[in-house]
Amino acid sequence: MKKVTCDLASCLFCTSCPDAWRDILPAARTMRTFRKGEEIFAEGTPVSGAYFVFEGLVKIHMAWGAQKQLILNFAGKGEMIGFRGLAPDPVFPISATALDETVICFVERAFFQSMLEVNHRLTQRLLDLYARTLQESEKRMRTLALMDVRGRVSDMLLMLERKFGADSEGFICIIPSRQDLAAYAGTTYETVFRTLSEWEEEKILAFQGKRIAILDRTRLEDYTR
Amino acid sequence: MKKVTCDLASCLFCTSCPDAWRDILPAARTMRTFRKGEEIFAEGTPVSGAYFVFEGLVKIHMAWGAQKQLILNFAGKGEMIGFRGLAPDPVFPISATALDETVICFVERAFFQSMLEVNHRLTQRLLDLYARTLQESEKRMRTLALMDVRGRVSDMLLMLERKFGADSEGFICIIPSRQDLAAYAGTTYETVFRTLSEWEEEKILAFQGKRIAILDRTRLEDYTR
DNA sequence: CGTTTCTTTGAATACGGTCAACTCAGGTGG
DNA sequence: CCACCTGAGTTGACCGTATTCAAAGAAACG
Repeated sequence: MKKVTCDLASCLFCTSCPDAWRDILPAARTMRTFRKGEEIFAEGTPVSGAYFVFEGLVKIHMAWGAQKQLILNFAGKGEMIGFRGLAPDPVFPISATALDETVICFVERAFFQSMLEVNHRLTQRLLDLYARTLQESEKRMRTLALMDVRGRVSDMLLMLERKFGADSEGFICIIPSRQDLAAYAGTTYETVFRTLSEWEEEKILAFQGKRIAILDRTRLEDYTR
Repeated sequence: MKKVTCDLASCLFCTSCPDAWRDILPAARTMRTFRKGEEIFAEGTPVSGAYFVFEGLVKIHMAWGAQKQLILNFAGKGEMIGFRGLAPDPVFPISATALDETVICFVERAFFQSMLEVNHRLTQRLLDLYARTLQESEKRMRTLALMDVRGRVSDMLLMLERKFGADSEGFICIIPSRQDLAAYAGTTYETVFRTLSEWEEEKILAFQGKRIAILDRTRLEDYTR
């Protein structure tokens, strides 16, 4: 991992990140660019530290068996990943993979831990982050367990729009591959495809290449109820 | 809620609980007994504080629509519940319901928060608790999203045994109602029933009234792979 | 230009949810 | 004591949804 000094003044990430992260970012002297599809860290390996997405898009995922995987979340610019590994057991329960050309800031585990012991504001921040992530995780558990495919896909599209925003024409700014969409919704490639084209016919969605726009939010939300 | 002084010396809970909780328990002067089926707190209501299970069994659950519910977890003696409500948004994302005669210790939200600001050990503890809970939650997300019914039911039985233990004959110490088992495994009453009786025929499980013993752990674990 | 990878569609299949009925135990009231 | 009711446990049959398999078409890539 290439070492560079993270200059706070010109640090795009730092201007968009929560205040408390700034306390530790001067220590993030290691950063690296990951190519599309490259793995940032892998489930089952020892936790090296915390990672911040400086630029790009990352998927957080778990494997099951040889073929199946579930994407837990997508993380974009300004988000901290790898904090799940800060639990007592220092083994990553999840993997992170770059979906685009992605720049990652890295903070050593030991440094982060010692920082937590002296910087109370940081600890509080992390506590909030955990609490929020846990709430989202449990809400999603309900979605995956109880809703049918339409509900899950609908939920995913609304999440993507909420999280990454849409351009002036309503197209969601970031659309992962269909394969990844399926892995997020807990279904198969073909089923996602069928669901999306059905909604295109019903004028609920519009397409432009791979990009998706939500035309009728109300009918989409109906599937999640 | 009836006020009683929580005498630490005679507090069963305190002898079995993590050290750090002791710091706040002297403040838990309110405790109450809940009858079987009684709701401790409800999803969507303002967060009043943190709750500790002193004695009994509690389910943590979320509703979806009118009929469907998912049980996120079961909590027994010594466990803290309601900590999910300590997030920035002070509204419970989940409900808690007593499954047995249950005694609950209660700590005010404001007190708990101010305690977090001065007691670093407590904060660290809570951080660990969150990290662990999040890991479990995400593992369960994968289970619910990717495994078939057998995998989910199997996973549930193994969890119950791990969490609540088994008696000398191998019968799991706590078995919730079949209805609740179904709500935990994300399936229906009938399907849980069929799965369990199938496994009884195959000598993987044994029954004694409502109680269940795992006879062949290996074959059960095979369903989760 | 051939090869690979992704997209699109059709058809077969299986899993699991829904509905209905039947049993059985326990409680209630005549 | 019996008739009735209720609710949980048990089982069978049916059917819809979503997965799986297969194959053809389109696009990307060396």
